[in-house]
Amino acid sequence: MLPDDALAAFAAAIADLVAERYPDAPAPTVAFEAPRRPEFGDFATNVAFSLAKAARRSPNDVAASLVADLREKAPNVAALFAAIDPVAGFINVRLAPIVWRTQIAAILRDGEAFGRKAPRGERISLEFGSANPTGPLVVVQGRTLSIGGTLANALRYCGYDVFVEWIINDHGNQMDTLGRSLYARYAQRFDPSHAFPEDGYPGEYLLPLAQRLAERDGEKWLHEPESAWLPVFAKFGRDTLVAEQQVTAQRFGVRYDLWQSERELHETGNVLADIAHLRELGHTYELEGALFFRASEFGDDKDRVIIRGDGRPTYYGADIAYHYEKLKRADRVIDILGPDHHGYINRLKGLAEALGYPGRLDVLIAQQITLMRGNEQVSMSKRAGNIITLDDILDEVGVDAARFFFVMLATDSPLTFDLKLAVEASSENPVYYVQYGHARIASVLKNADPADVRAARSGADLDALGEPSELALARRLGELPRVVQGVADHLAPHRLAKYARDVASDFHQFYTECKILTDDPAQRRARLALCLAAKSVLAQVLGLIGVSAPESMERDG
RNA sequence: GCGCCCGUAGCUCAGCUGGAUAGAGCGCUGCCCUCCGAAGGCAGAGGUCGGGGGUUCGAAUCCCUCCGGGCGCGCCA
Repeated sequence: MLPDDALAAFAAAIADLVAERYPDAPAPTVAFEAPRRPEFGDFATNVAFSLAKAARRSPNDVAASLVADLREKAPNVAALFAAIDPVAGFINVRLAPIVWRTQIAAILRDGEAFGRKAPRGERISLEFGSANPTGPLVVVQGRTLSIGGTLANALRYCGYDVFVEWIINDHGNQMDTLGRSLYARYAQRFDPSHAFPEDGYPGEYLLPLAQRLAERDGEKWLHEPESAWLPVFAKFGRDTLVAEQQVTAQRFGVRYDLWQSERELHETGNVLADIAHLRELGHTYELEGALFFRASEFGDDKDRVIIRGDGRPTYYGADIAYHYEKLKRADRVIDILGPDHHGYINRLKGLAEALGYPGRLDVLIAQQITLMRGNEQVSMSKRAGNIITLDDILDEVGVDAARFFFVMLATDSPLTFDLKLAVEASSENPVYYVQYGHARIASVLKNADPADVRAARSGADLDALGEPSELALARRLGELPRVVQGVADHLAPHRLAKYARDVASDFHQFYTECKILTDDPAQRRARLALCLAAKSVLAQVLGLIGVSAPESMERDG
């Protein structure tokens, strides 16, 4: 019997006993949690606390009598546990080793599919990364890509039908600014004194684009009016930069189902149509020639303009269209935005409510990042033009370290990213700690007799498992499905990074305390089986985070 | 001024929607390779969970208030 089933049986038995002994008390929920301290057992439940009042007895008395009853009236359930102790009102339980062996067998049997849920028919639209197509991706997008990519993987693991998308903000003034900036770089190739626009994008990344245009079209545009070259340069810049962003996102290991162009939403008439829908619902009004959305009635600070006095929709107007489209086609919509979008949480949630989909939209804000190199802060000033791109970071520390560091902290928490630390192959680096665990197992398996490994893989003889560090590791491995579900429920992907370190830690402890390749064949195979299970879970977790699980580590640091 | 987020060990951070003596990594002090990878393990020191009230059997967690830090408050995108 699997641990979860054993706990469920325990909970059911307790519920029966409560109904019998305290018929007047409301039916309690018997929940288990892993206690902080290992000596309190594998799991603990606090049912006795909630019963104490109705029973007019101390929680400890209630717990003690429930345990006594359980032993007497449900001996088959009690037999699944090595210990059931009422302590200070809690009921602490320790599962019998046989149950943990069943857990290991299940992990070996299911492999990659371990804990993975069947499709539950719920569609989730997940948007993140979305940047202006006016430059390369930078650190901020690195964090949202890491968080979003991991969350998408976790949600899929839990059986959700996830649709990952990106909105390209390719509409509005900034496209003209991009076009003029690019044109200036182009013109400067022929006349270095050509003025650069004051509000232009000064980054060097436009130089190669200007070169390509000069090679393609020669001097042709120097003699044309702005009305002729602006659309050409804006489109070329936009298309090229978006393509580069897509390459970077792919390099980072994030796959998108849709790159939605904002301009397209305007051109197809969706924006105006969806704004009209909002108007029909009565959530708008006209003032001084502009159309306002009654956002303040839905939790926002104030009402927002969605169509300007001159008839053009605002950015927020386009957002209405985009989110309405998403809400119509998905059961749930999640946006992951950058740190300068706090004001958007209420605005977007209010929008969802106004459109008739209250509570169907979640907004996550990925907090700010400070880049360090050792003790020195790395400047990321966009105005100065000396931007550090996401590609620069990937060149310096690699995809694995970047993905892990960016997702390691709670999304809400500001992040300091030390480039020097991330690239250091040292014990300070959590990425290596986890990967080393995987590589260490691979190394043991390489040293083992292949026949033993084959036998271990079948999960047939696990009876030799019983040491505390073996059972602790088994328990940890069994947590995977619960952990991923927690990530999905709380939209908290950083828990996976924490779990990866916990698994590695429990493995390293086991490795230190138990020799795997012993002379006793039964023990050897049992421990190899545990290694195989640990390797599988580690690979799975690292995969969810988007980090590779290496068979060996290079020893150069 | 209003709104959102944050404040936990010297540093960086967890704390699983209210549970037991508040945890981990780094740094510091010591120990552990005749053995499968020491990029590892063990032990120790280090805390008024920003302050103060409240809710209850029980609060780092929920509510109020104050202090401190970050971000946002365009008919820009």
